[in-house]
Amino acid sequence: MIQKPRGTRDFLPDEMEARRSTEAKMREAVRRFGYREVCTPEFEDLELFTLRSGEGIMQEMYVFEDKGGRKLALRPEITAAVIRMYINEAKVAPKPLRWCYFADCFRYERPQKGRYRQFWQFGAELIGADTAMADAEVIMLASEALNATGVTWDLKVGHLAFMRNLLAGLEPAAQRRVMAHLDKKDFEGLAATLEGMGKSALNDSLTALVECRTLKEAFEIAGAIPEKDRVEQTMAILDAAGVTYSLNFGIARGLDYYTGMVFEGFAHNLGAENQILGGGAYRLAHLFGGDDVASCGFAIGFDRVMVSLGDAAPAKDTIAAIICTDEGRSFALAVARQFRAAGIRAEMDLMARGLGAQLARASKSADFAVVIGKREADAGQVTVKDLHSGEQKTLDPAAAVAEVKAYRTR
RNA sequence: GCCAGGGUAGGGUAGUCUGGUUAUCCUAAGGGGCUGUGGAUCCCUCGACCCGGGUUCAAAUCUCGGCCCUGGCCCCA
Repeated sequence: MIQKPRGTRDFLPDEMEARRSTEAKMREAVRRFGYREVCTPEFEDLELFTLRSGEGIMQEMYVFEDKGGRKLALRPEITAAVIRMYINEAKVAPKPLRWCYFADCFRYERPQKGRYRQFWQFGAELIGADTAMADAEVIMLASEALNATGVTWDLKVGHLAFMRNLLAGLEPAAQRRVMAHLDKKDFEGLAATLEGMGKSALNDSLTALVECRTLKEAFEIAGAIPEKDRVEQTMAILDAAGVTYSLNFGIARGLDYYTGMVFEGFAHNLGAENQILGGGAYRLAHLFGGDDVASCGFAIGFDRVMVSLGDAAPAKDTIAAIICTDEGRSFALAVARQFRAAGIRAEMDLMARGLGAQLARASKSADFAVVIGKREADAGQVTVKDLHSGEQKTLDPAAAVAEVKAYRTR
């Protein structure tokens, strides 16, 4: 038997309904902010991702060569592709651009809870706005999208300027190493690394910065940073918008291209892979040959949200089983068409079963049985049976449709 | 890449320690009895020891390797 590839999943109808339902909630949340969906190719030029993230990314990507000898990769994330698309297709569009996406990504990693080799991200990118309001809108948007799903989670917001200000005296490579320790809260490694650089003096202030939870403290620790007004404005807007968050200036996001505000979200009930949101302000377009446009965006780990939400069953369709004898079939087909035209899920027997067997079958899966035998067909009526209560009555087809339709709303 | 625990019909399981009958039970699925009112019952059917090597008269069982799953580490754009 052929197995599915490692780290991939099959989704049966129940699970797909739950996923689509959650997806719809997030889509609706960002739609209300004016974000419109875009779609980029499943695979891209390999360079798009190595330019952004360095050669190290190669180990974690699905890389292949096509028949023309082109080096391609399955997308490991969406942001780089969206910015590429912006440069290619929308450079002169009026700013700001508000875009969102829901797409699958591929990473060659060891699968575990909440981590798969094919996974879905729901995200948004705000391109061409470089203000506190822009930063705050993206955080609001991410917050609304996640809250709409019903998941319980924590939002942490930070800004790279504080850490960068403290580290201003270090080489870029050294900065990166220090920030990696901080992002992981690895204080022992941090102390050792700083000592190796002869910068142990920084240890206390960096540790204090990571631990501090108020803007006032952070400014005291990090000193005068040029972005002070912008940071204060951003947080004031979040407060005014009623966003629940905590400050965390240890967020480094592990990436060089983030330029300022950064944020992360963590689900309450997940294990090691509990980060369900990541985002921030960045500049990426210049890497791909475009203008140096300011952008801000986020990505939500959709699969982790689904794991966090658990197995709660989505609202089921009302199902009408159209049950008929041979004599009633022609009329039954017409009736089924009426039910479907009214938006009701109507299913007919395909197994050549008798009336009793069809009813037995319907009782397991349907809410109503619409029985059409010779008597009903001759009279132009149907017998509607509520399979939950057992009550039944004979009605005109239109009345039967109304009866079943009313069931949905009660 | 590393560590731990796993893998028996579609799903859930017993059996593995201590090798030995036709691999247990529940459920689901298909058919039959019935043929205009169901979930019952009865009968029948379908369907599994992850893959490969080794040990043995004999392997689901012991052993080695691989694959895959679950969780943790690492990493996480």
